[in-house]
Formats: sequence, C-alpha cells, structure tokens
Amino acid sequence: MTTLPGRAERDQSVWPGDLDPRVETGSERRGGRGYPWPVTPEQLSQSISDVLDALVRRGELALPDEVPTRVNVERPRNKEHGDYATNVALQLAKKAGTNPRALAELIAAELRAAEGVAQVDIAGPGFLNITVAAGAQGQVAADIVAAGSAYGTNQELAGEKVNLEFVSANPTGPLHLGGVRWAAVGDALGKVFEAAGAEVTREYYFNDHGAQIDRFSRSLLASARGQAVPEDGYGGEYIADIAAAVVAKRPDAVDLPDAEAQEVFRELGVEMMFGEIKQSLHDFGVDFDVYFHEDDLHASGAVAKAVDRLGSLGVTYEKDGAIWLASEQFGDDKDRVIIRSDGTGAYFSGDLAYYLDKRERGFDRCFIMLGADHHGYIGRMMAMCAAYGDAPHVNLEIMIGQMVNLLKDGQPLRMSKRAGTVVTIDDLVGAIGVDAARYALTRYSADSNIDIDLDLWAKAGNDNPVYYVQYVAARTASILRNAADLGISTDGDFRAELLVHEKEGELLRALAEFPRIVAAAAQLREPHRVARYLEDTAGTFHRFYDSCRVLPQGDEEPGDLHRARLMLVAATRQVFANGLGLLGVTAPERM
RNA sequence: GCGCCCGUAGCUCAACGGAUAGAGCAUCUGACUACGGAUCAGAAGGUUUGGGGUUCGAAUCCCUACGGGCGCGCCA
Repeated sequence: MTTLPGRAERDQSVWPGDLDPRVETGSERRGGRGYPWPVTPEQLSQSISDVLDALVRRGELALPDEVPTRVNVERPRNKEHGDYATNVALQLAKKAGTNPRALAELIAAELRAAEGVAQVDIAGPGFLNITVAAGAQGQVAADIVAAGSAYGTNQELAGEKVNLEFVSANPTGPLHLGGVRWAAVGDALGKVFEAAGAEVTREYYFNDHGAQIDRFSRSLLASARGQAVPEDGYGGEYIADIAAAVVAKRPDAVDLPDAEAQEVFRELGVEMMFGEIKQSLHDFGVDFDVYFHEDDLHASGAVAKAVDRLGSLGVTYEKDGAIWLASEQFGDDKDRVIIRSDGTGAYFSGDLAYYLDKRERGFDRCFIMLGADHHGYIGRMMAMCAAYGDAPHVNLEIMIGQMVNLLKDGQPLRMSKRAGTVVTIDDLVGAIGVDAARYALTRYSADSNIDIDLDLWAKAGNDNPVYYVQYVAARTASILRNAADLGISTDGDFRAELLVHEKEGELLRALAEFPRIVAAAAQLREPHRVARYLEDTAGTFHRFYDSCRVLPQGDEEPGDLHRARLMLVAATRQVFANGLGLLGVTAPERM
C-alpha cells in the first residue's frame, strides 16, 4: 500500500541539513528552474513533485487528485537504468488520462532542465531513469558528517507517544530464548521509532498474579525441603539455586507452616528471579522505562473499572455465572470469559485493564510483541480494542515473532522447561557475546523462524555477518586515525566535486539511502532492514576502498582529493555508527 | 477441523506490486613488500513448492493444493 501524503505534509520531510540550523549544506542549493539540487533521493522526489506541479499549473497535465508530494524514487538494481529511477508516469498515467510513455516524456523534458541531472531516459513501459551528474553528490558526505548522530532521523512520528510492550516473561525462571528475540528486536524497533521522532516508552508487563507464580513458589519450597518437584511445578537447577538463596536470607522459612513458608518463598523468589531477568536484560543493553505489575491492576480496582466500562458500553453479558466479553461481534473467534463464575478475573481481564491504563496514560499507539505461541491472542485483543471504540491495528498493534532455535554442532538445542533444559539469554550471550546475539536476532524478519548457529556467530571471520559489518566501522576508524597522524582532517575546504570516481558515486548514493532505510524500518516495523542495508553498504565501502586510495602514499603531499575522500570515509563511519546504534550493536574503533 | 506465520541458489536468508529475482557462506579461477586480506575481482549456481486468477507488470495481492512451524481452556 502506497500512501501519498497531502501537500500540507510536505514540510515534514527532513533533509540532513535541516537537522541543525547552524549547518550550511551545499545540498540546499537549487538547481535549474528552482528545482532542488538532486543529491539525495528525497530531493529528487521533491524535484519530480515540483515538476508535476509546474506541469499542472501550466495546463500541460491534468490530475483529478492533488499532485503527490512524495514520488517513488528508487535505486535501480541494474546500473544501465541510471542512478535513480521512478515509476511516477506508470502510476499517474491512468489518472491523467494519458499513456505512461507520453507522461514520462513530459516529465523528462522538464527534469532535464534541473541542474545536477546529467541524463533522463525513458525505458520500458514508462520508467524514468535518471543519471546524476558526476560530482553533484559529493556534498552528501559533508552533510552526513555535519549531521552526525542525527543523520538518518526523520519526523514521521514526531509528537507521537508510543508504548512498546515486549519480553514480559513471567518471573518463574531465567529469561529464555522466546523472550530474547523481542528483547533485541523490540529495543531496536524502539530506537527506530525514536529516530522517527516518536516518544517511546518501553514497558515490561510482569505477570505476577496467577497460578504460575504459585507453582513457582511451591517448587522453591519443595526444593528447599529436599522434596521432589511438585506435579505441576518447575524443575531445573535454577530452582535449587533460588531456593538456596531464599534459605540463606531467611533460614527460618523452611520450618514455617506451609502457607506462610510458601509466601516467603514467593515474595523473595520472585524478587530474586526478577532481579536476575532485569540484570540479564541490562547486560544485553535493554532497559525498560516501566515495569508494570499485573497484580496492581487487580488490587487497585482497575480490572473492575475496565469490566464496568465495557459493561456500560453494552458489550458484556452474563452466562453460566460468568461475565463474558461479546468479542465475536468484533471479529474474535468466539466470546471470552473475563470474570469467572467464582468471581475472580480471568487472565484476559488484566489485559482489558492494562490496555485501558495505557490509553489513559496518553499512548495513542500501543505495541505488544509476542511469541508465535501467543498468536491466538490477536483476535481477542483486537476485539477488545474495537469494543472500547478504538481502532484495531492503529491504536493497538500486535506483533508476532516466530520461534528461534539455537544450533550447536549442527544440532538444535531443544529446550524443555519441565526437564530444566532451558536455553537462556545468558547462555546465548555467553556463547557468542552481546553484539553478535543482538545482531543475529535483528537481521531477520520477525515473521520467519530462525536458526542461530552458535558456531558461526562465535567465529571471528567474514562468514559472520556482524564481523563483516563491524569491520567497516573499525576500518574507517583506522583510516581516520592514520589521517590524524598525518595531520590530515576533514576540516577546511571540502571539494565535493572531486568525488567523481564510479566507486565514490556508488558509496555516496548508498550513504544517501540511509534515511529512507530508517524511515522504512519504522513504517514497516522491520528493524532488520537496517541490518541488511549495512551489509550491502559494507560491500560498497570495501569496493570503494579497494579502488580509491584515501591517504597519501610515501612522499606524496596531502591534497584536496585526499581530504574529500577522507570526508567520505568519515561519513561512512557515521552511517555505520548510527545504523549499528539502532540495532544496539557497538561500532568498534578497533577489533 | 479452524486460525496465524513460513516455503526463494547446495546452505542461511534479502527483495515499498516494478525492469535481467539479489547478498553472504560453500564450490571454482584470480589479486597480497596490506591506508586493517576480517578484503577485493571474476565464474558457476533459480520454472521463487505446484496449479489457477487480478494488471501495463506478481516471489509479493486473491483462490486452491501440498509441505514445515505454532496455536485453538472459566490456564497464565
């Protein structure tokens, strides 16, 4: 689905130079007939939009709707198709009552007048292939360096309060693999949203209300007393560890009556387990703004309030002594019990109250990230959203992450909570480190299940994608260090027009692409696009490096070209630092 | 039975509805007195699981069959 925002939204598009008003950027120059100097795809899109506008004003083109302010400009895969290509003519021809090629001709003739555009060709059914003048794009490098850590940000979500709920694992055991995927991806998504201007709150929903906690505390107590694991309890070494820790703190607890003893083990055990989870997440680079306790919703009367609200909306009813939400009429598979016949709240009742609470805290966009084993929840959650009068998939978005498997020696590490063979976040980090773990988890679409080969990701080699990408950060840092030793810096005159080498052009265009990648990652909720982009751009950088000597050799005097290329290297380092930063991965100075 | 996700090179995976479906690994051929070779140049590798449909155009959207993963409680 392509949305063409109205003209009023045009001013929201941000160019690198806009990020800091003090920065003067050459790319703000206007080309022929006042069209923007087409340094970046955004600017080219703007130029084409202006062209369409001009054609309409002059009566050479009739469009039923407003002129699109954003035109689809992409980088063609095939070099013969120029530096940039657009399909506007194909998309607008029918509306304009003309044929694509004729419309393309009209646009091309006008666009050729723009300075900095070297060539405009019409190909196939009506594509416009645009070649940018060599040397016209070099300014991008200086713009990136000037923008610094702000390069790549946008204002798409400016002013939006966004709530991200993820991980939310029960404190009945160490954080296992299911939660870890969202720890990495959810945090990265938060950073991507922040880059889009959103005000992001990361939230962890702490399920401390139900029977699982009882099972956990009974398991602890049994372990402390040297008894067998209860029928429906938890096994595993960590139970014994936590139990021992509780006993160390409260030696008397074991001898208390069952109910009291269990309460001590519950309170201390949960606290310790939760502390461990928080610590693991912190070590993983993920910190939450809010830890929300399910228990509070029940204790504070929030649940009762939510049920009342739904009741007054007329979407609940009583049957078999229980209170039901008539969720089927809102698209759910069936109606759901919210208050059991014994008067206690079903698990879902907590969700009802929790969502309401988030909305009352001012979040217009609530995201919940769940594992594939919870996808059955989407129906009832969206029904709840609609029942409250909200817009499903707008005010509430639920994302499902498919399963993660770890491979060791080519064999899957199977986990079973009952048997105590749990693969935890600490196991993963211990095996391959935080950077590799976060990268491995964020480079894939959350829609597909993945196998992480621990042997591969632990390797320091180019078949390990995180090394391939981080290597660029290290290599660029190294060049900058060497340059400093030689007394060369990016300060002083920057002669953008010297960057005319084919590989320089490719690298500049790749770097100019970064803001669009970040924006797409936010729009599509797919941080993996950033990782894939970095991998592609790593190759582009290495090819530049291979054919363009940056620093002077031997007795050679430092010249303008050296400085210009050094600026390009600095820009590359900035893009990799920003991109890796979005993924929560470090951009090392040395490796 | 119903629902969600997935099926793309030998392997792991990309690809806003766009042009000749791309990377990395593995395989083969080359480039090292190296601004970090953790690199680069090149070759080979595909009926995008099968079959229909929608349109200027489909890996992508719709229908269908097959295959894999995960679900379908007054559990949490």
